Amino acid sequence: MRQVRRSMASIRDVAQRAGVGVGTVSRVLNGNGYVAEDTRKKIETAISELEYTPNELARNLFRNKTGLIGVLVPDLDHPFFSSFVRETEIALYKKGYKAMVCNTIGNSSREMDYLNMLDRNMVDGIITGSHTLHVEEYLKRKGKIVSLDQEFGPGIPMVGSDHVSGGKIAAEVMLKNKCRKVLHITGVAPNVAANDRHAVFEAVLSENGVDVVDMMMAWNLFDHQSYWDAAKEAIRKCDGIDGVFAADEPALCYMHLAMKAGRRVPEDLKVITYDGMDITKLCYPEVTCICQNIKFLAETCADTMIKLIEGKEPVPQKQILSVELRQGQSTLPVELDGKY
Amino acid sequence: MRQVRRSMASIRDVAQRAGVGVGTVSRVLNGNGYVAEDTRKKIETAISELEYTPNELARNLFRNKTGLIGVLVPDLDHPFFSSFVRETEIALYKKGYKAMVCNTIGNSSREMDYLNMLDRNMVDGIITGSHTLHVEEYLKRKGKIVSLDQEFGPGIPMVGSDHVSGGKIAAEVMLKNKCRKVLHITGVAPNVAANDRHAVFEAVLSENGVDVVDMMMAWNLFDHQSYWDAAKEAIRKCDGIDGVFAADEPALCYMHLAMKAGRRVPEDLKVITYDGMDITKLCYPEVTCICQNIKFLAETCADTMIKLIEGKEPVPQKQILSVELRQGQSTLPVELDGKY
DNA sequence: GTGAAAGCGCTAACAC
DNA sequence: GTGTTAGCGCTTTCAC
Repeated sequence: MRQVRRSMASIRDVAQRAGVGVGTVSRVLNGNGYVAEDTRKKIETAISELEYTPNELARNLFRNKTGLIGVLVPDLDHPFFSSFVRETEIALYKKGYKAMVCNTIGNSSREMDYLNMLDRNMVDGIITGSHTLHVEEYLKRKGKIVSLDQEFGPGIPMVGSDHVSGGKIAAEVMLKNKCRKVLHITGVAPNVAANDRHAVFEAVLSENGVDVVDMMMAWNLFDHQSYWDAAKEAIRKCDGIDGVFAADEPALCYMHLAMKAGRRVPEDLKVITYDGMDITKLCYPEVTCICQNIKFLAETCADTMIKLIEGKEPVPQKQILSVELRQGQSTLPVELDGKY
Repeated sequence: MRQVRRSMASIRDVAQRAGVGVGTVSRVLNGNGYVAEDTRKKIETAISELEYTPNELARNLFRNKTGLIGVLVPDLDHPFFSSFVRETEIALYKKGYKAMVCNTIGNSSREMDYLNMLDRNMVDGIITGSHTLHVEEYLKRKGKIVSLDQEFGPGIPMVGSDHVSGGKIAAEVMLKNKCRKVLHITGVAPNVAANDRHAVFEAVLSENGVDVVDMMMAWNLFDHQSYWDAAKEAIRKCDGIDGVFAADEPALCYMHLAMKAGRRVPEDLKVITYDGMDITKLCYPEVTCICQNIKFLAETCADTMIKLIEGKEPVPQKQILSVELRQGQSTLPVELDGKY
């Protein structure tokens, strides 16, 4: 029995043991070119005897490619983003790529650091759902970048949801539910297209004589206290609210506090949330929400990235996916007719 | 203006432009050895003129190290694991490592594929919170592996929570809440130490004359229907339940359905969940739970991995972190005395 | 069919 | 102090 196994077997060891040249070993490894049947056998034996596994690092260097995609999100503690990363990893995996994940947590030096991996050839591309850095920082990169829900400008394809429809649908549901004074919690994240829903939502309601109370919310990434703070402040400051529209978490905080204060949902208060993550189904009553198709968003981002890398097909600059209303018990059932 | 920029500048280009040797460039890059001030200046100028960035792949090959740690979890759609990955990424980042994430989603070929990255030198180590493969598959690897909440055997350090205490505390709360017939939903995941809570929980309650109804639940990773199915079945099959103990999601499903059926929490039904993710605070009423210290678990896993890699300090085979009771409004407030 | 050799971009040892 | 050189482990011409 051998005493010490010198680190790990290399292709040279295999070649030596099989009594062939490294080139031949490489050929059987990659299934390229011709190699005689019994030469192949010998090599395969040597490979299994040595428990040889090719060193991916060396391959990477040669190919100048790692098969790794960086996925930047503000925070995995946010269900939307953890779900996005999940689906992205799955979609990338199908195409033979792996996902390197980064919580940017509002920290631009982290973001920069991950972005730099592009230049250093550590990742073949970056899918970003977060940016606190200057747009130029992204635009000046030579690497492949795909953006989720944020417009960077030409050269960086973006994939997003149709938030304008989202805002419109939410407003329509509020109207059909005869709400008169609606709380609208905004400011979930900077720079994202998701914010587009806000203006339409307010416009449609205002046009129809509904009072909209606007509430800006800080987005603290380390705990979710800001959700509670916003909800508390809203409860304290305004009465007569008969409808709320906000992202999942702040909306649920508000609903929680309102119920605690004895208000009934949906009788006294209608609630519509944006995103519709799992949490909106577990709560009682189940909440009505505007849902983004996260799986499809992720797949589209992944596919777009692959196209960018392969460079065969051209990729669209902008891909907008539709959103969907899921009615729960926090509003009365309505039929949409897109009237508003 | 140049027409075509030949791929990317290499260290040789920098050396040439600065009129020095590559070794010297490498020295200023890494801050090793002596280099005269004006040589350094020239090199730095060349670097910035060429917008040179070192190719990490080449470095990796030389060092035989990528600075990447694979993190395997069953599914990022589970809040416990998305939170774990979040904290792990943050902890690893602090030590100069990045996280490659993998949803194993019960698919052993995926798991194997990621595990193989160890042998192929694509990752420096693997932290795993998931295994469907045979234990031997892990034990036979030469690479660094740290396990979350699962015992593989000697050589693979594990980090977990004190689930026995967790089960005990939950039982004590049930007793102090005077529950007489408790529903216990089990079977959240295979192979994990977390299951240790089940036996103690039942033992303590039985010893004290409390009826425990056991309910095994399937764990389907692609949707969360199994939670609802289990909850529905429990509602249908047994009445007189005045307490529930289960993981966050199934417990909340049950609570949701019970409330829908007109039962009041905590008056008619006490609920205690295991894990205590955000969702348990957003629901109304806020739920009482046994919380694992995910951040600490993640940091411990990351630190253990780093120690393994650096090979200086020995690492403990088993590290068990304590759990904590967080009382919400789904049970009556109690004081623990560890009497049971 | 197969071996030898060059080279991917970098680091480190070794001369000068 | 600095240039030269020999690898890291692999792939891929290019002869034979």
